[in-house]
Amino acid sequence: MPERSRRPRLVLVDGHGLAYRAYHALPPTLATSAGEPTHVVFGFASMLLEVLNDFEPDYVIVCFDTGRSFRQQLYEEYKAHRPETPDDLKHQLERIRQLLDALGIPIVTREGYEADDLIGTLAARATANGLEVLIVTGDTDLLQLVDEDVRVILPGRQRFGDYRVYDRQAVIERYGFPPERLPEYKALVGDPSDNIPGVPGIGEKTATRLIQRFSSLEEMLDRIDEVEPPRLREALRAARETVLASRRLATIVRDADITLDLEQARFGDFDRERVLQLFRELEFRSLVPRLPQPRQPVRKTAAPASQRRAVLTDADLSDLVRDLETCQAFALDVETTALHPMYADLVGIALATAPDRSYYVPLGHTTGDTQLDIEQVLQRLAPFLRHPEKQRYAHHGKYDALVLERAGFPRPHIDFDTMIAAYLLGENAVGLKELAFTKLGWEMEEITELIGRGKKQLTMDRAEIARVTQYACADVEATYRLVEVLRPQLEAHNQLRLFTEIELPLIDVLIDMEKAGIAIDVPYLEQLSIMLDGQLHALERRIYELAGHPFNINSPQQLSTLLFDELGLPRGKRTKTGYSVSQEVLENLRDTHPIVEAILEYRQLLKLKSTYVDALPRQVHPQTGRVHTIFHQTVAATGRLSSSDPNLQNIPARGELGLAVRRAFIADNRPGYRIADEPILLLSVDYSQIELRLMAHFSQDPALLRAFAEGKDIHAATASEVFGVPLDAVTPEMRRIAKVVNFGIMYGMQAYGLARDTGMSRQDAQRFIEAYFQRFPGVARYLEETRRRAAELGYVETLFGRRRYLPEITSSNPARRQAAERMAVNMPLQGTAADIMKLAMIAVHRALAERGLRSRMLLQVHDELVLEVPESELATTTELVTTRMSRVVELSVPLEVDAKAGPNWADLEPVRVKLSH
DNA sequence: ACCCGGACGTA
DNA sequence: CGTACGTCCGGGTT
Repeated sequence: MPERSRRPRLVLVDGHGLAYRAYHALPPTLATSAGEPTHVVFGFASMLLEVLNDFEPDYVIVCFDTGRSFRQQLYEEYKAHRPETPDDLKHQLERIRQLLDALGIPIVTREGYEADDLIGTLAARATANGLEVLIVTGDTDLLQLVDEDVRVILPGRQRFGDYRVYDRQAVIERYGFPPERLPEYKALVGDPSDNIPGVPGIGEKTATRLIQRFSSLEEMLDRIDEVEPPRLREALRAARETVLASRRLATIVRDADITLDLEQARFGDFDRERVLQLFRELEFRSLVPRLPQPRQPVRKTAAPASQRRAVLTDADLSDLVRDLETCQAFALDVETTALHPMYADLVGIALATAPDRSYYVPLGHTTGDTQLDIEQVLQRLAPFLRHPEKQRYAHHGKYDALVLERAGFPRPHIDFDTMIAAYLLGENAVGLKELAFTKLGWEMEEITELIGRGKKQLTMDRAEIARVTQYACADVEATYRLVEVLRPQLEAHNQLRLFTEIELPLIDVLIDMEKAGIAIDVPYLEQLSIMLDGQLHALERRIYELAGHPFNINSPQQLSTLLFDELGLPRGKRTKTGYSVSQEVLENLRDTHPIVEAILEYRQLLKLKSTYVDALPRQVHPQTGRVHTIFHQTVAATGRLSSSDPNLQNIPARGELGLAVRRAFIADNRPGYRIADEPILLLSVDYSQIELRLMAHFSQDPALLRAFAEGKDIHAATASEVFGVPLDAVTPEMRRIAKVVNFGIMYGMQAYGLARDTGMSRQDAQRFIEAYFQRFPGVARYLEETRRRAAELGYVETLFGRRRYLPEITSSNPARRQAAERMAVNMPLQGTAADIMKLAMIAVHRALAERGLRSRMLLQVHDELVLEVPESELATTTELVTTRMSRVVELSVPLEVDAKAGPNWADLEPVRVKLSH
């Protein structure tokens, strides 16, 4: 659309104002992987880029404050109580200056003036020269500058990146009076942050009323007898001089001693590469597409001058094979039709035999070009996929390997996975495109540029081969290069063993588990669904009856209106959007109205039904007849696995109904599906108290070590210690409390939480925790030492060197610092348990294969392994799994495991095995 | 068609 | 105001 001719436009940015606002408005969670805080720079940059894009200014200037301004000379107390700029903000202000420099935007400061005054002056000069002015700030004081030619842009209240533009009308709507009267308003109300006193008894409402009533402050003071109510008159009279002085302080200067240099302020051809370099250092990949387009279009490219070929003929294929024969390492990647590897069809294979030499082998494109026969490709490529003298690189190789295997290829062995490497290094974003940007400086084509998005998104097989070749080749080239960058970083972090002895070998184990899937009893779940339907309908009718009318029980909003407005029940906690109707709140309202009980039951039932009973049957794979979860290796901050599509790590385990759902997971005895021609059982083996045992090991606390060495019931033993009674005098109630404490300690729980969970008073809870630490002084020391180390290093680590970075561990905000401390205390325990389980899985996998057993692992639920086992192998497999699990590492305490077996996941009986310790 | 908060399932 | 996850739903926005 052709741009209508318009007046030249100047954007003036209040540098400090915007940065301060970002500092306070944004959660200080954003940091680079190295721990450099960046949330202020990010907020500043995203707002600036947004404005540059939306308003396409011809000129841009940023103003900053200098030390003291004339206001301090006028009034000693001005901004007197403002604390020193915190260090993390100072550092980010420097980063902002670097950004502005790279963008070619001049910074204006002047001794004796605040940024406000410089902006006021520049705005006045600019409008006098016929320019249109936009002021970007985080400070509402600037709104007084709004007039016919000047608008002010403030960050949104909800999202910082959004903004609101104030013209004259918008100011009047917000305040009830025009912009030029804002200094009077501020003089009346006062401003604690500037230490401007204001008039006692005058708040926002009264000030607005007075300003509307009188045309100026002078008039107000002249006709002070008309001020209502009378008691205000006295206050106003007494504050007369202060108010007039305050107005002077609050009025922005428009004739400071500076000139407007428009030539210097012209915005346009900045050094894009410098900005990108800075964004890379700050890990701001999401801002890259929002950089204003320079005059000449940028070529989105990966490696400079690389050779990329589509493999379409026998001759092409022979060239590729020749290359594969001579190279020592190659990167591989597959293009497919879906994100779930069990549902993805192979569309093509990309291979890079060198960082600047890549091939794309199309196999399943529906578009016109010739494609080679898959059988032929398979024959020629197969020898390289597991070749012991070749190194195979991939980004998320688990996915590629499973897709290739399902397509008939030998499963490739992955020798380096860039996604896992980046995860171990603590990168915030482990996607290939993100890494290519932050580690290599490559701007890569997004998948949506190739196949579009939303409703009109193509599947990969419908995209043009030539374009997919460019896209896929860029990916493998990036992968190849990333290996060269990431490997030395893993070495520098001492994480090469963690990588090659735990994470990489685990890939094959997880592929086997994902591929195996687990059987569920679909007819049983369908029956259960019908039964729950009846119960839900009955509950629904009862709830509507008690409410007096139908409403949406699932809507927290509607429920809140009903409970608190219509039924008048006592309100509890607040949420951002209203009053909480959480389980916790409702539990407390149980006795006030019968509807509460019914709602709680309804919620639980619906959740179970929709998430499990109804959803699971839909996820049975049409070919295998089982459900296949995806195990994610690079998601959890502690090193645990996670599971999705469906999540099989949160199948209900408690309550009658929970167990009913769990009962649907069955040992697969269907003919044609069973793994052996005999009855099949599920075997579940889990670690007993592994995290508490690790606590004993790490802390070397004598009492805790002794309790585990003697094989005691740990919660009862804890109760006996802390309550000071013999073991056989511990009551169930004492044990229950000790159990809450044992878990709470590992999560950094405080008295408040203990009191809430046990029902004891805050004081009792406090005393109890103190007693605990007195009885287990090693634990107290260990927790303290962990926090100290975390603060010193900026990260914590597991027994095997897995790290978690905690940039907020030194935050000056106590709540945020304490949150980081709780993570610091928990991660080494949870993470080491995860490491141990992963090692055990690798050992079990290997042992089952070596012994030629048909038993196989199906699920991992953090401290539990679920296997399917032919009945005749039960004793052998149980013995094998339990010994591998308990002996995978040598700790100061024994690692005990429990084994149970049965026809389904709910009805399991202990399996007795002889364990030779 | 997407994103978010609130709620709730697991270890 | 104890840790770590994923999924459902409603309700807001594109």
